[in-house]
Amino acid sequence: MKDFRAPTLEDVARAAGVSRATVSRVINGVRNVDVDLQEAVRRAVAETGYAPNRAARSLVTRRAGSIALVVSGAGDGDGSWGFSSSVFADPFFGRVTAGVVEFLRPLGMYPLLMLADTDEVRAEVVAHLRHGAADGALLVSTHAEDPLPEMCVRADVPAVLFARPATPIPISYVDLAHADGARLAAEHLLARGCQRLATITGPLDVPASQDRLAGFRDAAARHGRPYVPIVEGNFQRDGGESAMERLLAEHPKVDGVFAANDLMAQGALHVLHRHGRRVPDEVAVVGFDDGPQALACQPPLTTVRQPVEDMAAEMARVLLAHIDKPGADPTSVIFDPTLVVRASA
Amino acid sequence: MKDFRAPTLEDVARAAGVSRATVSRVINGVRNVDVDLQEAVRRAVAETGYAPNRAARSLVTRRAGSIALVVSGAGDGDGSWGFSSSVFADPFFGRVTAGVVEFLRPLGMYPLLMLADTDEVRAEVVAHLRHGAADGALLVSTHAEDPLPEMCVRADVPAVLFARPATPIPISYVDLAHADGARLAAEHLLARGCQRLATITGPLDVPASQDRLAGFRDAAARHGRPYVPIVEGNFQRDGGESAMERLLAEHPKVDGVFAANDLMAQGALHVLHRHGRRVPDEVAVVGFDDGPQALACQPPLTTVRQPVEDMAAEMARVLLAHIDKPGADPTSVIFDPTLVVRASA
DNA sequence: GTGAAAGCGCTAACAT
DNA sequence: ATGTTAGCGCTTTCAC
Repeated sequence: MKDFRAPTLEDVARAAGVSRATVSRVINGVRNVDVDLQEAVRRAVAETGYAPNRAARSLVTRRAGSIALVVSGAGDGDGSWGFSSSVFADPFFGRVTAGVVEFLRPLGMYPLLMLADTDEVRAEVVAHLRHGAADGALLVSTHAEDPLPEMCVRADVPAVLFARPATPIPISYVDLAHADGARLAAEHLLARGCQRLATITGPLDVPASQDRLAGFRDAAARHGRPYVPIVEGNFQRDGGESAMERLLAEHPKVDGVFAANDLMAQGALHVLHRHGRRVPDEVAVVGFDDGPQALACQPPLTTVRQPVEDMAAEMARVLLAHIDKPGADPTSVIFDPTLVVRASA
Repeated sequence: MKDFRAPTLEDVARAAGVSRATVSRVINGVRNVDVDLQEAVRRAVAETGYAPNRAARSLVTRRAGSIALVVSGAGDGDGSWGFSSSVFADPFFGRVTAGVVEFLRPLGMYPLLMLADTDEVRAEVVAHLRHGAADGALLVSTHAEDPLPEMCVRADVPAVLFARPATPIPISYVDLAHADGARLAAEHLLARGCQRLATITGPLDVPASQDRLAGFRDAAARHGRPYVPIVEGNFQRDGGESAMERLLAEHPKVDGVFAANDLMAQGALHVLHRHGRRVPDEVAVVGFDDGPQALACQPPLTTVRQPVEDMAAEMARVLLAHIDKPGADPTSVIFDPTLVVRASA
């Protein structure tokens, strides 16, 4: 049992022969402290093994010193573990988490994980946030019309979104140049000689889906293809499968497919395989995201890479800046996608 | 700007016409308080919109009021986002997270997410824990010889493991009756008429892998099959693929395969498909876990269900109990697996 | 540049 | 059963 009281500022002060105030100044990096004393304090800190008491600090600074990573979306209402399991098992969310955790680590911070899957829970989450459970929130929505961002704005809770909100609100976000990514995909397909392009889109109420579709169409049009068949998917594997089935039925001669994410591309690949179409020879397929599944595809998926981890880290950076400077205006940071060529196209 | 100071105990006390102490008692559910006063206090709390200040409470109780969910394992050392992304994208870890988050939610708690992928970071994590970043930790290891559990024990940090540690140490854990699960798989395969069984195991330095293998062999032996070919896998899809290739090469007449997790089963299914073996008619396949991939398999995977979310929730329950009663002895809780029959066997 | 002292909001003795 | 009071460890004016 280590019932030995942890060293406090007072202990360090005594060991260094100065006052609490001076130790506090040194620890918090306030200038106006004699260099010799700084050194003495540092030594005393090392000797005593002092570590600041977060609660005491929070009490006076009125800051929790931590941030929340909250996933917001609509549960599928099946009452079981369905939604939460699938969202946390989503590789996309896993990459966001990884980016946040690794960015925070050097700062000695750890994110609080929150799940807001119903309106009731969302209200609770915002209340907890307002009452200081964390100093701000990183918001990842699974659906287009998520009310949480707006709730945060209204509650004056610092927040940063992953992806531009469907409805404009004054909030910071980090996003990808989706249209550019889709252009990359189209140009690659065209460059390898595909004549009949088609695309499986994401849910069209999501801005990212719209942008990817627009970019793809735009690039196709520039290359003399004014018409591109589209089928709307759901960003899930099964949606990719049914979309590909429809595409094959309605446009049997398609030879180049752009799926708006890797999961749907994987589903499309399955279907193509079942139909005996050789990939990439008969039909070339390009995905989007470059998540872990891209390598699990058969053949390995050519895809548009979205630097999710870096984007997540940037979200955290922006959030910390906002917490640091409460008045500041919302910012947006847009990342550039890159094409990762593998075997499927 | 809401610069209005949040209501404090003092405010509530004044509104209710009692003292701070009484309000505190009511809020913390201490008996010995007159029922009428309790009611008055509750009304005052509602009126004022009071919410306890966590920092102030932590300062005096010396409790953070939160717990950590830490993933520990060895990074793959490629210096990039590799390890953290893949571990957080692992559906298994996603299910654990979901179970923990949902269990904690009604308690108004949110887990702190930590990643400990090197010895240096593990030391930091334990230090933070010891200094009160959280009151205890839920440990999920990705490898057999993870030093973190022992470090927690030594640092006197309350902790609960997912899965029995490879080396016995005095720590609580939650686990599955792996052998029973493997028996379920073997018996199902046998019952459907399979004559030549084989198994793809997990890494054999992991207790769970050993137990599943033992259970499978045991059940086979009971049914007159003293010899079962085994190939060691790595719990990843690619490991399942190469294992299946070897099995097919060395035991071409195999007609019933038990893969020690769903990911490897998925890989095995791929290989079987490539070799033109019909599943389940020519070769039946049973997996383990019943994770989200089980349904993504072709055909849908018959598998042994591990109630990961419930197990994770139980971990949290046990941890909170330990935090509540610091002296208590370690506990273990073992869950029972069930067989989920789908199309692959 | 440095120290003394006043709290931050809460819980838990201790009185009553 | 309820109120009074003494801190918990820290930051931050305010004097010097």
